[in-house]
Amino acid sequence: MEKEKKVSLKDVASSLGVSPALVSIVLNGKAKQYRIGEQMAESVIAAAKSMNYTPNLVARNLRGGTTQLIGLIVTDISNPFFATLARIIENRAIELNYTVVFGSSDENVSNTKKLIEVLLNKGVDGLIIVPCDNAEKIILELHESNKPLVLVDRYFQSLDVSFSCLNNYKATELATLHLIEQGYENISFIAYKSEISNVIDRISGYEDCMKNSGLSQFINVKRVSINNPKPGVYKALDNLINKVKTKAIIFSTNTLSIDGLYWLTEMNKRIPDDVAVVGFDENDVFNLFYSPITYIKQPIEQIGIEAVNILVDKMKNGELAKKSMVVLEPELIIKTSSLKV
Amino acid sequence: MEKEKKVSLKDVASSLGVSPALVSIVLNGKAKQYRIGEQMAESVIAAAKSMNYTPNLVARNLRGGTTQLIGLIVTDISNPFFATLARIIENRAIELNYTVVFGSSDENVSNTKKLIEVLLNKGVDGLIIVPCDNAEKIILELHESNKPLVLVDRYFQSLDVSFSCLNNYKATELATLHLIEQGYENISFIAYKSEISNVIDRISGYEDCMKNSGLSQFINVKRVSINNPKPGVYKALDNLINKVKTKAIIFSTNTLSIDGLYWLTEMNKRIPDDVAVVGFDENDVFNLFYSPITYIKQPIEQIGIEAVNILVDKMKNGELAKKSMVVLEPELIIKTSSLKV
DNA sequence: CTGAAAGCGCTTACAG
DNA sequence: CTGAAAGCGCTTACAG
Repeated sequence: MEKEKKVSLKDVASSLGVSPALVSIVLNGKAKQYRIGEQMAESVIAAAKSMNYTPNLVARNLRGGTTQLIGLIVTDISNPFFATLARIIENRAIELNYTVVFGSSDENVSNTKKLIEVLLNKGVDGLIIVPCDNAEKIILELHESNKPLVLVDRYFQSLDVSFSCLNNYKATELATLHLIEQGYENISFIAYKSEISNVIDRISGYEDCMKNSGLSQFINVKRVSINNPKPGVYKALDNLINKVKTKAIIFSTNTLSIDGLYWLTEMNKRIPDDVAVVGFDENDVFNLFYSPITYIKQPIEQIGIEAVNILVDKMKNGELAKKSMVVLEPELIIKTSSLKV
Repeated sequence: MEKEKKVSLKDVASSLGVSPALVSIVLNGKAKQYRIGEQMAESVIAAAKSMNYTPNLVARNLRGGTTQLIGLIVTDISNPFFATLARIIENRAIELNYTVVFGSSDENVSNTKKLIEVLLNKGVDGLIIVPCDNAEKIILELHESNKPLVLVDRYFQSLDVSFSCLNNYKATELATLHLIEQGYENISFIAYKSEISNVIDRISGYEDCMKNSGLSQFINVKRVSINNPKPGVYKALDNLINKVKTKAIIFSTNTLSIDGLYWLTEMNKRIPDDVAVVGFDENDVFNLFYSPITYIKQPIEQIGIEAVNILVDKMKNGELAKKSMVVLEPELIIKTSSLKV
């Protein structure tokens, strides 16, 4: 069985007795521009169709420098949040005639750097990146190389790089306010040990809201490792609940929320009786928990779509200089886990 | 700010005053084969390194026909099972110097077909596909075009196409046997309306086990739409539990399990008191449910790694004819949801 | 209106 | 041992 041979431009050309250039021009819709006869144009199109011709993108890329490939770097494609984001980006990319190449950085700068190199080497036309802590330098370098680039989920204030993300400050402010309205005062917060924008903004949202509500003395932020948060969450909860006697906890990511629910379940702490809980990101676990979990919902679909839109704009129009900042609003979905008993 | 210009082979060559061919040969480790002087070889390598040369993969591909790109088609990258599988495939691919391009078919043949075309057009060296129902024809076509190809999670008995998947028959047999050992007799089964291998094998595993245990009269398989299973699951459970008075249910996929738990929760059915449950695939929901759910665990890591291994073998050694069949064993993780009360 | 040629960056068979 | 040339498939500036 032979390797299927693709028909090339040349094949189409020779079948018609014309030059490959002519065929290329017609097929790229530049017949008028080059003042090609209408009859000729039609017969070229007909021949290409009947021979089932599709252009070799590799050759086209070598010539013109475009692959219609978008590189996507998330921190972990197996994390449901990023899996969903990837799906949305994929859908939007396909609509716009692009294909997505992806990689997971595991919140690690040197992995991110390697992935960027690999993806650039594959000739991606642009990149969508969830940057990790300390990636500022390599993101800046990439940006300065003038490769179309959009950050998602997180951004760098100091860089002129476009991004699409949640209003993280608003998100935790909403959650904190809700708990305060329910009558909770001793409200604690669990976050990653990271200086990346969304972590910082989420913490600020909580802290400012506590201050503004006259609850400064109860501010308590536990920071846990981003790479292996579970032990940190366990230790933090043991301290918060058994020592500090906190009455409510806000988990600032989906992973932290799930890890927290494991500890609370294992320790037989009742929600919301022993402690009220607010989680982050939609999740079946939240809905199916014996006391359904109140959570902060991200407009993840819009976040993903906007990222692709901005990127494609840059790739097509070369408006690399323009910094687009899309900040989308959170929603608080209230269930029983955060109600006052 | 200018577009960063990559250093090319030619740049390295002219900096040394030698021909590009020489540089290419040395950098590809063929110095000895071409009897290039050792000193020369060393200086070429040093120059390439100091100039930060990386080969242009697009050009290399046009020349040699390889992109080091693996195409992955799953049914839905946002489904946690496939997200995890994708991550494993990604990791293994990177280890072997490949990058993954992906797409989601939504269990739809014509989407699958389009994706195959798109990915082939991007010049992928090989494809890993989760085939959907009725995809037999297009998979055969692809196989006959001699493109390296491996199916995962599902396969076609009738085709000579390699695959890596779970022993699905054994999986549900294990689950059924466990429930029978617990003393359950009226055991029902929920599956997709699909003729794809894993659905068929899972149903057979259950049915045969019931027959062999003298419980033929209780065999009851409910089939629900694969595209939008939730309404079907709701209807099936209403019938099974409220009419047929089934005492135990096996859900044959992760999605079906979750949808089922939603109905059981909404209807206030107690597990395992009102009905015992066995789910499919590891999941936080199962562990955090008030009565932790017994489930069938797939060796998903091995399934993914083997798929990449087989594919890379085909791509490198061109052993396209050989049909590799990797069938991996399931494990039953027993929790309280399936115990006899 | 249309064809021949150059060139994107690489590799390999060929000639010395 | 080493260089010059051809060619992968395409597109565009150039010459008629």
